[in-house]
Amino acid sequence: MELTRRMVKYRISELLGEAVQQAQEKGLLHSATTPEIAMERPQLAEHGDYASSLPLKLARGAGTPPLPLAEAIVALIPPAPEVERAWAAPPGFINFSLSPAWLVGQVDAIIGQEEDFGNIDLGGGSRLQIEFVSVNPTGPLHIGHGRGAVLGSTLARVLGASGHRVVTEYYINDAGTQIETFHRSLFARYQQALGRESPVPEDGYVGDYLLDLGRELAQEHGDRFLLLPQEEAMPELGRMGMERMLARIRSDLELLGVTFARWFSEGDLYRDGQYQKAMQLLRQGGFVEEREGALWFASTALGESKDNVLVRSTGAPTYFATDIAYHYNKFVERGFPRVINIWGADHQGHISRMKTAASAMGVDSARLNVIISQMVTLRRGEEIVKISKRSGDIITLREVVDEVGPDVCRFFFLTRSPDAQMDFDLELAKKHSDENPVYYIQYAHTRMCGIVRHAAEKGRELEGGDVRLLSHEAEQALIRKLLLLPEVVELVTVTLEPHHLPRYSLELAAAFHDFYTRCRVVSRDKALTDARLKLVKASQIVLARALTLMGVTAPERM
RNA sequence: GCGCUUGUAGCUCAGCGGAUAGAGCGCAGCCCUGCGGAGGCUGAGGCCGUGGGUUCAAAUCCCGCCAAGCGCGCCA
Repeated sequence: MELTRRMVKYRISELLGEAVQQAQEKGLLHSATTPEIAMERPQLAEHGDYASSLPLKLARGAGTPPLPLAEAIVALIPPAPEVERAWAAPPGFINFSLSPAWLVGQVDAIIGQEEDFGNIDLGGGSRLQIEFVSVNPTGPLHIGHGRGAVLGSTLARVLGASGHRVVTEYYINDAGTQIETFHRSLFARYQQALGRESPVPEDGYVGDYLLDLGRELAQEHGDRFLLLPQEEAMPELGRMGMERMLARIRSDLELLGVTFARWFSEGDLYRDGQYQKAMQLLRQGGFVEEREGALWFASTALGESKDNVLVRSTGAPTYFATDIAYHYNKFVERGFPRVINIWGADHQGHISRMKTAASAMGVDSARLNVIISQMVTLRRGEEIVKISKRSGDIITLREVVDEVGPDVCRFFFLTRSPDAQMDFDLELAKKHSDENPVYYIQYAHTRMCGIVRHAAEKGRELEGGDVRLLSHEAEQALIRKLLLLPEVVELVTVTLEPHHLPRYSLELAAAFHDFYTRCRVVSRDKALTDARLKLVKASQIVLARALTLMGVTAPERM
């Protein structure tokens, strides 16, 4: 089992490594010039399944032209059951093709592994925290937040598949000035609902959702809060309002298939004294300076372009200071060896100073990965829809999800790489929703299930098929695609870019549709039927896994 | 002004050092007396923003320029 879980890619590069070592022993290559042996996937089928350009890189140092060098190395490659043939190709590539017998055997291996297929062990069971969304609970989520949410939840699933113990977390900013602004705005709306003249503050939140929330609270609690002193009433009402905002955020996210292992409250940083400990740590390192009545993080000394305020002259800590405390909590208190944050594009300037702060606390900044999820501009055809929380005309994430559905929404976000800005055209999303690639992929899955159902009706079972009968070109091409899932999991883990997953799913679906049109599964040939049913089953396992990793449903019927 | 990100087919986007640059949509055709046609096949369509450089090899790396987005608060 362990052997089949190892990617062929590494098996082949191992074989090549052995050949290179032999070449060195025979004096064909200098031992000093041993490079890393990377395998590539050639674009053209005639170049095999895997290829290496090693001879091209070694030629100069070896004093031999690349092609003869490639030929010499090929001659030293030990035979292996996985490899059908290894050959040199101009200008100096070494190509490998997989053995059909071995390939076909993988169908049984996949069925044996079931939904464990695709799992790899890059993480070695190490703990990893991934924090995302973390929107202030002062308003509903919009489309841009949805992108971060989908990105984070998919990454969490993939990192879990690659052998990490992943903890997903939402950081709740429930202290600070924006929260006060929220309190004041809500209190005004509450008063208005009770017929009082009370304008929303200049810098307040004017969205309709607060109007509704104010009305809701007024209905439930009457004028109770008007009878209290305002400095008592406002925070209490505010707290209730915020709880409702959070509940709403939570349910919006659930609608998109996004859940969190932990909701971490900013307030806990103060209650547990972690804020103080973090600041103490910075002070000990000599990174804190008092100037103009405020406390500054002296980051210029650490290569930053400017210093940043930690504690205002009013005595109130800045967002930056609490974020430092939060990261102190992640790295020092909870001891996560690695932390991933997904931030919106507007936080991009915050990355380098946060990393600097981590180093100042003695945490290797390489342990902190920050992914920026770029802007999403929402539009209806030509019209650009503003998504500012303060202006009234927000289209919420929930509205978008209701309109296009969670699967389309997730897939749409996942197809783009995180650092590319994107347009979300509602009109287009709706218009093309039934020609959407998601449906193409899901349809492939229902086809697989349909065939298995059909076979069952005819009394055929999945037992006992002989995979050696799978000799058709389309069958082997499909198996090749199936075997790529672990490589994709690896790629997403290394790059932290989930967009390779939808690409792969699309290719897999295409390979299956092609197989379907060219190879009749359920036929009078019972032996072939059984063998092909196995391939269908293996395909279904792999495609379902790919869809699950993306958080997209794998329907049996559509 | 400085920093980060982006510029690839009509549109939305992959590819980010390797052998003839890809997909979906759109467009022009073709394919069912069998497992769901939400499918398959064929075709048209690209000086990979631009000018230099590095390399055996550049859409991919480096530098300049042009264009777009986002940052550069004792906001978060």
